[in-house]
Amino acid sequence: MPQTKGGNTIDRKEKLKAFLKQRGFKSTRQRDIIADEFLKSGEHITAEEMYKKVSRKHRDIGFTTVYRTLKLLAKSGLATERVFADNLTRYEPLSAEDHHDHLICINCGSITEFEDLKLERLQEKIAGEFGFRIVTHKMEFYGYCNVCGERQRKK
Amino acid sequence: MPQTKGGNTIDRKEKLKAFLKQRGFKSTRQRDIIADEFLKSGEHITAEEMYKKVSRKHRDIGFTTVYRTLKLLAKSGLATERVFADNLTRYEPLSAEDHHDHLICINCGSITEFEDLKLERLQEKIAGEFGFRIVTHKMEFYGYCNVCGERQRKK
DNA sequence: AGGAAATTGAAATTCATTTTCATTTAACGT
DNA sequence: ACGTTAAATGAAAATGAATTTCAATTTCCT
Repeated sequence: MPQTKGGNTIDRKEKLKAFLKQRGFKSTRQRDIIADEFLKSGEHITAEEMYKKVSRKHRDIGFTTVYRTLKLLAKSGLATERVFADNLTRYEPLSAEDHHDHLICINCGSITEFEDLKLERLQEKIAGEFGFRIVTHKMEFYGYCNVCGERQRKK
Repeated sequence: MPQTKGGNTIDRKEKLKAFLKQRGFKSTRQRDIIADEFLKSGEHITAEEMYKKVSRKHRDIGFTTVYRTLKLLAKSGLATERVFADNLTRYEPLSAEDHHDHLICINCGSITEFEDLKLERLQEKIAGEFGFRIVTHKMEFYGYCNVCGERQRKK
């Protein structure tokens, strides 16, 4: 049973339901299915990819609904929206505590996450020097992952 | 006389001409005008903004040419293309040595540059731990600048 | 000057994202 | 359960920045 960082899928689905109820929104079959697939699958997935995945089993669920549900998950705090250099919007399951950055391979497209406390502190320090208060940040490294770097050297 | 980091405007225009010639491209009136305006003006400007600025004095220069010239400047190494959270492509004059990051105010939209050697080293170190070789990186802080932060506290 | 090749600019196209709108569905009170 | 109301759905249309097309123009080289 894969235990994700932000609590298990059931916990998270409860969180979604609570969010919906609180805002007077409705809990629907489609949202359930999409949230489920997303929470258990999903690293850095686009709306298009998510739609393909969902619509395989559920032909009646349209792209728009998938798209809107991912936005909803982001608003409810269960997902983060990210845009990397390819300019596609991707979503990934999110837990409140965890805020990581990304290593993106420009050869194979793999996305690796990392977290570094020293980095966080240094960022705060730098911002502080400018009297700047950070709300969010974006930090991505683009280059060759360990696999593609090796391969490149051999050529 | 404003002296920019990457050499003066004339130097840079020579660099552009050399680039064009080397590639068998042509030096045109439009490219001259656009490069000129861009190099002396330009922090983080969009193609649209650049077009407005240029077309005020030169009604005959079209958006497409401005757009293409900015891309050309990027390819020739005189400009960097950047996309911030608003998803607009911006261009800024670039010198080879200087690679800085950005503080972006989510209230007033101001963009401040900074450079930090410690940060660079830490980035390399982190990437190294993953066997990752950085080619480029993207690092942006979003939050409140010193002006907007103050104002917010007063409210 | 002459001719090949690149450039220009208006308009059209692309493509992800977002909105519209008629229909369906969930939630709530009776 | 039933009706009402507001939200959700999904297909299609709209949006908007980025990019491409193409005929006309300009540059570069000999």
